[in-house]
Amino acid sequence: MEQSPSPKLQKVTPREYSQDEAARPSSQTARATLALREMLVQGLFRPGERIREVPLAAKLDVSRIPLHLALERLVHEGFLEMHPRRGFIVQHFSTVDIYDSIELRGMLEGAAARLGAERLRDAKDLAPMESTAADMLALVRKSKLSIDGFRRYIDLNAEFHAHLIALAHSRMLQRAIERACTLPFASPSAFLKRQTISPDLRELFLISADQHFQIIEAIAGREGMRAEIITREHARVARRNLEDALRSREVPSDIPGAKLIIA
Amino acid sequence: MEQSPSPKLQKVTPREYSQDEAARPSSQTARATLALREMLVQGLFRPGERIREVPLAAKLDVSRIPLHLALERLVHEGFLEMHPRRGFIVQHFSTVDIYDSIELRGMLEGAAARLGAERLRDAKDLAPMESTAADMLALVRKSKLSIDGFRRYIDLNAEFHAHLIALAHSRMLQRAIERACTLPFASPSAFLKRQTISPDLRELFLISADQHFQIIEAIAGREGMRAEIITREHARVARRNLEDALRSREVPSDIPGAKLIIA
DNA sequence: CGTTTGAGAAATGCATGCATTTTGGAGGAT
DNA sequence: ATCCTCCAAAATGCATGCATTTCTCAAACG
Repeated sequence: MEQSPSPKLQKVTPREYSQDEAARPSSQTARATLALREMLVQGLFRPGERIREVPLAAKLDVSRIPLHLALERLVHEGFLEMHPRRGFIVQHFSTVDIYDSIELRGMLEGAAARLGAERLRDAKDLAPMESTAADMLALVRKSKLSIDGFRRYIDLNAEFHAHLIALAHSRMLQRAIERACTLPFASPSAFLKRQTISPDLRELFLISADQHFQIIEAIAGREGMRAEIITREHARVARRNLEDALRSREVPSDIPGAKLIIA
Repeated sequence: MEQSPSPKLQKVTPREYSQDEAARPSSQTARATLALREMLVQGLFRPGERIREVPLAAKLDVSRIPLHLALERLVHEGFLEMHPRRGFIVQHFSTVDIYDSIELRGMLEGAAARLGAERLRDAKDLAPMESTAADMLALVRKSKLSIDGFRRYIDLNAEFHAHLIALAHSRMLQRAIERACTLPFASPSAFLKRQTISPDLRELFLISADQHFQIIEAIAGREGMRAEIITREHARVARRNLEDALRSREVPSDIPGAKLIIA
């Protein structure tokens, strides 16, 4: 049955997604959050722009309460800024901010790698990570990556990083890393969806895949410092990737959140 | 004028606070957030307990909307966990979690110190930090700290750390540090309010005050690595402080959020 | 011509009530 | 005694409407 005050039917349109729990919007708030995040990444809001809730609620076809909840969540993700009685402002980012975000992620994941080496109990705990790394290397060694191959690469990459973080056995560090990766250009999967696959980019993929194995080897050998250093350097691949994209003046659609970047 | 649906008058009771913007609750949501955070730190909720919104809203004398907003904020601060259609659960923490939190803050503040050394433009930017450090040292060298002296020490300590973070000139790192310090036992001011001031504790205060000067000196000399290492070690003072408190089986009221600690 | 003021318009904060979902336990079956 | 079934009670999600605050801009003032 429909809620009596609701004028519209079947607002929640369940879509077929892979397995992401958040991807299947079970509530108006989740729907609004997903839609808004996508709009922000796509650059449909100008940095510094004030968001008016009533028209936006009408546009997204949700009420103001779930919209407000979604906006607050996006504040915590770093997309927006909240001013107590003045509404929400779209954040802007500089290239330095992006570089710092990547460096920050490198630091945190590096710490996770070191902790992983220090706290490793059984060498067999590395098996799934090694399997993932092997799959990635095989994928990269193939001639040309198809669209599906690209998607699979991104999934495997996320999987590898999730394994790495889990090895640290630290809830607090895991939380910090998740928080640091909420912005689209800070995540390990950022700058991976570039369509222009230059030879340089292909080299970067190979280097990245090799680093995965070096990280595993260092953790297996309890070489905490080595694991940390390689992992930090591993994050730098994202930076080189971005620099390459900026140098070749790529279309902004290939750079996540490009429209939010100022100067 | 009062809102017509509201049955009670003058809900917002403005109190005299120092200067904290959030300390002067300008909205029901802010009021609820402050009250709930205090209740959580005081241990009025059991870890793992489910929070029912309706009775709690009645108890806090706010409506369910601002209460729900406050609960979501406390989720982001790390006090609570949200389950989509099942409400909020009070988080629990282990001593390892606390140690990891302190270590994490040390890492991030250490990075801020290194960046501060790398990005320092004018040596005069260190002047306010040096002044704060001098005030703290003078305070610690005095015979016995009064209650007001204690409060002042805590304020100065927060000031020093704020200066340090600002020197990094990194919005992203600043955000990460703020997020990492939201839990009461992770902040630089944690474990400072202990009433039992043992000789060991006094030594820790002196060591801490000295470290402040070493950090400043390292940044002034552009010794990024040294600044980072000392700052990491500086965070360890909080750990030693906590270990001392646990060893002497102090009353839980002196340990922030002690009631949320399990095992 | 730039600044201030004030009134109307619009936006946010939130109190309330209804629909849906979850929960907890009584009753029955195994 | 344990497990399943099902129903009532309670809890969450949110749509709506009102009060207060903020914003806008035009007219008056300096």
